[in-house]
Amino acid sequence: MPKSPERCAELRGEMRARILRESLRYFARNGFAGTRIADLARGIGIAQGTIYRYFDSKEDLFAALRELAANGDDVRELKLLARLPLTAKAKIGRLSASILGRLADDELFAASVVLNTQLMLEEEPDADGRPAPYRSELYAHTARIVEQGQREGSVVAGDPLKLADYYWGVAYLYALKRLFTAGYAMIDAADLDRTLLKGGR
Amino acid sequence: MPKSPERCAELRGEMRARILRESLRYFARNGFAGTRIADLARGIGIAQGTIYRYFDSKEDLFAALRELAANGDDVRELKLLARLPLTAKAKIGRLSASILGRLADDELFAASVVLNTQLMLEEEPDADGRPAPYRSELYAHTARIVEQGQREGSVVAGDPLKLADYYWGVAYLYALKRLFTAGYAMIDAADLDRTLLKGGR
Amino acid sequence: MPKSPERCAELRGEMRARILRESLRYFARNGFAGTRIADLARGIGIAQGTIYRYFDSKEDLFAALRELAANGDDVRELKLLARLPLTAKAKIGRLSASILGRLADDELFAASVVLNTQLMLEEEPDADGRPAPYRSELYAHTARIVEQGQREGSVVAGDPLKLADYYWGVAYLYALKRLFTAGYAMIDAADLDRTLLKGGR
Amino acid sequence: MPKSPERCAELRGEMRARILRESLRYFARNGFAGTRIADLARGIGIAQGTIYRYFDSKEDLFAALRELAANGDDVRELKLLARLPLTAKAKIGRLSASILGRLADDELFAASVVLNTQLMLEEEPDADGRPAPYRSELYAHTARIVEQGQREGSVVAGDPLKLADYYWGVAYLYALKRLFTAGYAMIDAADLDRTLLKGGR
DNA sequence: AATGAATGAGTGTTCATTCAT
DNA sequence: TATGAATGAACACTCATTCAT
Repeated sequence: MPKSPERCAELRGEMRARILRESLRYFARNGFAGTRIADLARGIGIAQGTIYRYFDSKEDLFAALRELAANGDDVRELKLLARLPLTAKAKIGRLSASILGRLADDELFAASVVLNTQLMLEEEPDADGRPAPYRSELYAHTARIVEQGQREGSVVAGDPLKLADYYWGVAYLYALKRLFTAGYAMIDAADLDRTLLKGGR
Repeated sequence: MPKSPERCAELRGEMRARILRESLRYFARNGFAGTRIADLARGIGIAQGTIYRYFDSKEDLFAALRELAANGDDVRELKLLARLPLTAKAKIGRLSASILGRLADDELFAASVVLNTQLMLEEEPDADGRPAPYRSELYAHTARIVEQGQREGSVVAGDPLKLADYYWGVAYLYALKRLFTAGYAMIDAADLDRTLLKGGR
Repeated sequence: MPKSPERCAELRGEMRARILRESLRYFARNGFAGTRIADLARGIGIAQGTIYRYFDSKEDLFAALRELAANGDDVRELKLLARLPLTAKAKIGRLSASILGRLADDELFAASVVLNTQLMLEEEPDADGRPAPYRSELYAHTARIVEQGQREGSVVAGDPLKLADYYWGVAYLYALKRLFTAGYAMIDAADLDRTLLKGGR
Repeated sequence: MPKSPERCAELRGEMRARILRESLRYFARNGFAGTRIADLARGIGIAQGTIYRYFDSKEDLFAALRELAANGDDVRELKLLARLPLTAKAKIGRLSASILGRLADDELFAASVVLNTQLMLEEEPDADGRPAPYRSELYAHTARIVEQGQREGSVVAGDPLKLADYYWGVAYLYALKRLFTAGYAMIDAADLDRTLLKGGR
């Protein structure tokens, strides 16, 4: 009884998205090994078998999550920000505010940051010895802002990639807190800025 | 003929310590669920059954690790530092250098920081709503240094406990990097200081 | 589409009963320690995991068996018999015939008698020093028949509970034989009667 | 430092006997599978390894126990009794009193009866279909007394071996009670006699 | 010869995955 | 298509046996 092929595919997409969305929470909190399919299914409110109609295996589901977490939108947005005609200090301020705002509002964003960072941690360094995180585009764009700031004198000295990594590390830290702890004192944008900026005054 | 009771107890203690020491790495890297007893045993170089002569269960071993990670020595050391007749800035500088130095030299210290932080993340907030980390003595002593610094004008404004949590959060971050990634750019003490210090010039 | 909730619950009950039924044999023959889950599963013709969908553990399964073995039906039946307007001798004759008949026909009855008796043997005597078996209702009803017989002069003198225990002990004995030995000479009802009755003539 | 070869062998024999003696209790109570070497060693008050200096394996120890339980002395004694110039009724009375007396006094005798009976239960019937118990010499001698009693008119009719089996079955029953239950009402010799004797009067 | 810590094969239990409905 | 019971490989844990002391 096909309710129109399109509608069908649409429903399929919705369920898939729902599974991904809900799974992200679990995997980010408990890790791959600590997440049980049974818990996932109960949490989503579907049967275990249903998950296997959308994903071949737990690993496959996790791989899909990996892609979801490596959010292209975020990268594009950051790319735009990096190119805006603003001082590095202003760019960093905007970015910090945006990150902390989204962490507060959007649990999925937090989960995505957590998962993405953990994946980078676990990746092997590539052939030329550079550790994996530094390959990330997100880091590259951030590093460009850092370089701009160093030229402008607002950002501390040091390897731009190292500083970008530090900056996003702190973002990961508060994404973790968001996922795990109920009442916690979130840092404010100025705290996050301080990873990069020379102390004002 | 038993090997003399003292020698025997001593050997027992050594094996227990060895199991704990080696396990810390695994549990910190892979989490509780992700750590298999078989891997542990292979990693330590003993039979699976041997682990069960020293610990009742995987959970029991993990609980012992928890105690080990909640290292009293570190707290005592920090307590002493907090009472030294130094400026807060100097205390923070010493602490940062000590932390980063130990992270670089001592994988076990890194594992201990990681485990300890994760345990705090997972703890439920206590009855009065304060999240668990803030109960930690380590945080309390750090917060006292922060307060001193705020009075002295060297440390940024803000809830001292929040700032202490931020500071140790960054320590956790680099403990993670130490455990997981082979080639990574460690931040230097000045970067860690910046979580707390006004970046005066 | 679930198979209809009722049918589902029914199937669940059937499988549970089947596991219990088949397990009884194994535990009665081999004891708790001597019964392997793997053997049980093979014997029942299901996977090991399936057993754990119905019982939390081997101990839990055994506990369920304990309840099954403490068969309320037998007690009720005996209660009725005890109240019938018959001589004690007639009652004992009927009971013996019934027991021996069921032992011959129904392996499950034999297993149930065996398990039940062994459980009573292992129970600690209660606070007032009376051994556990004597608390059993089955024994109490049998003792009442014994008392009647003693009044009527057909049953030997002695503590009625001790004699009831003796009677059921012999039943246990032949339940054991039924379970363990292929060709064995079953006693006949007259032999069983003789545990209680004064020799005829 | 040999303390004389004989003394040495003697000590060896004593320890072996002690292990056997103490083990009998455990195996009779808990069965083969239910008896742990660790428990045995603790119960005897020696190290686990020591058991393996006297027996090759748990199975080997159990086999030695089997021989011990198949006590030749008991058989010889019964053989003598069977040949005594007494009525069958008197012989049975003596035997019953002897059995019940030893059960009360000697836990090892009880354990031996239990083990011996259980071994017979588990043995496969031999080629000609006769169940194993009937091969036992103990049964054969008892059956001879039964036959004598049947000729004399004091013993009930029926297959003498079946009746002998019944008689020893009841002995097993009270050996079990002796091993397992603290306070229990032991049957008296007259009760045991009644398995065989026509009710006097 | 006796010890008891170490071993690893074997057993109980979990959980990702399959499949009949 | 969705379900959840059934499956069995993988994992935690036990215990008979070995072996250095």
